[in-house]
Amino acid sequence: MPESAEAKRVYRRLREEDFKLTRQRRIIVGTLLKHEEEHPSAEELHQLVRDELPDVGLATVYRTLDLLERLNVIRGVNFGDGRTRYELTSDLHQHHHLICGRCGTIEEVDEDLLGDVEDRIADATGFTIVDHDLKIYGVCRACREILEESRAEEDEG
Amino acid sequence: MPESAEAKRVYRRLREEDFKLTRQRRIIVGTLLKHEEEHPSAEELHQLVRDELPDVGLATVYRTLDLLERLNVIRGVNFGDGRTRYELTSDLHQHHHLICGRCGTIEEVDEDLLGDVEDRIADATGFTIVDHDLKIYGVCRACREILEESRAEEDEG
DNA sequence: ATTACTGCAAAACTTTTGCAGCGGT
DNA sequence: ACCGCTGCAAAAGTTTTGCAGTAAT
Repeated sequence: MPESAEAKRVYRRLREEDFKLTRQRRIIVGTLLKHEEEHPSAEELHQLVRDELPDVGLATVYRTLDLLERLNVIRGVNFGDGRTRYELTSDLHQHHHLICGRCGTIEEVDEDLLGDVEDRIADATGFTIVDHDLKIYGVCRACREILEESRAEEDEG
Repeated sequence: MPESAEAKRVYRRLREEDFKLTRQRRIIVGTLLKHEEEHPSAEELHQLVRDELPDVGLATVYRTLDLLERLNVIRGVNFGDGRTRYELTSDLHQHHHLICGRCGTIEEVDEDLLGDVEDRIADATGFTIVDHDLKIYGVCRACREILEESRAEEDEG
C-alpha cells in the first residue's frame, strides 16, 4: 500500500512536534484515512489495525487518537451511540452530517455552505475560526415516505 | 418553585406517550431546564437533583435522560470530556457553540444563522429538517491576544 | 389493583494508567 | 545509547441492567 499525500502530511506534523514515527502510528494513521467515511471508534479502528499488524494494543490506539486530536489532525464526535467516533479536521474534508431521527442513518453533504455564516460570527465575536462541524437533525426522504404511507393507512382504517 | 410553560410542555409530551409523571421525573426536568446553559452531564444533573430530592438514584437520571432523548426533548452532545452532556432540542433554543481550542471555553451565539443553509440542504437532499447543532472550532479573542503577545516577545528575545 | 417506575448493587462497557521491555532517532 | 513508545493488565470512569419494593394512574 503506497502512502497517500494525506498520510505524509500527518507524518510531517508528527515530526514537526518531535513525536516518533512508529510502525503502529503509521498503520493507525493509514487505516484511519482509509476508513475515514466510516467514522470508526477506537475499538473499531483497533480491529481494523489488527488485520495489518495483529499485536497492536488497544491502549496504543487510544493514545494515538489522543495525540492526533491534540495535533488537530482529527476530532472526536458523538453520534449518540456510547462511544467517541473520529473524523479528520482537514479543510479538504469539510462536510456536514444529516442525522435521521427515525432510522439513524447519517448522510453527508460535501459542500462548504458556511462561509458567510463564519464571517458573520467572526465579526460579531472576535473569534478566529479554524473549523466547524454542523449536524442537522430531521427525517430522511425514505423515512418520510414511510411515515406518510402509514399515516395514509391510518386515515383509511 | 412554579413550573414553567416549558416544563409543562414536557409533561404533556410524557402524558401523550403514556409515560407516568413521577416526582423524580418532574424534578429532573425542572432541574434540567433551570441548568440548561451549563449542559450538565448525567452525574452533574444527579448532584443537582439530589439537592432537591436526596435519594434519587443515578440510574433514574440516566433512564430519564434516555426517555427524554427518545421523545426528542433533549439531545446528547459531546464536548470532548469523557461524558455525554445534554441540551434541549427546542426551536426556541437554537444556538451555536464556539469552542476555543486553546482554553476550552465554550461561548454561545444565540442566533439562527442557518435558515437559508437549511433550505438549500432540504432542497438538495429531500431531508426534512427538524433541528441543527453547529460547533465552531477556533481561538477565542482572549487567547488570540495572548498568542499574539507571546509571539511579539519571541521576536524581541 | 395494576403495572410502570424507582433505588440499589452488580455488571457491562469505554477509556486511562503503571510498568517493564522494545524500538526509533 | 537514550528515552519515547508499546503491550499487557489493572484501574478508573461512565452507562446499563436485574430485581424486589413503591407509587402513579
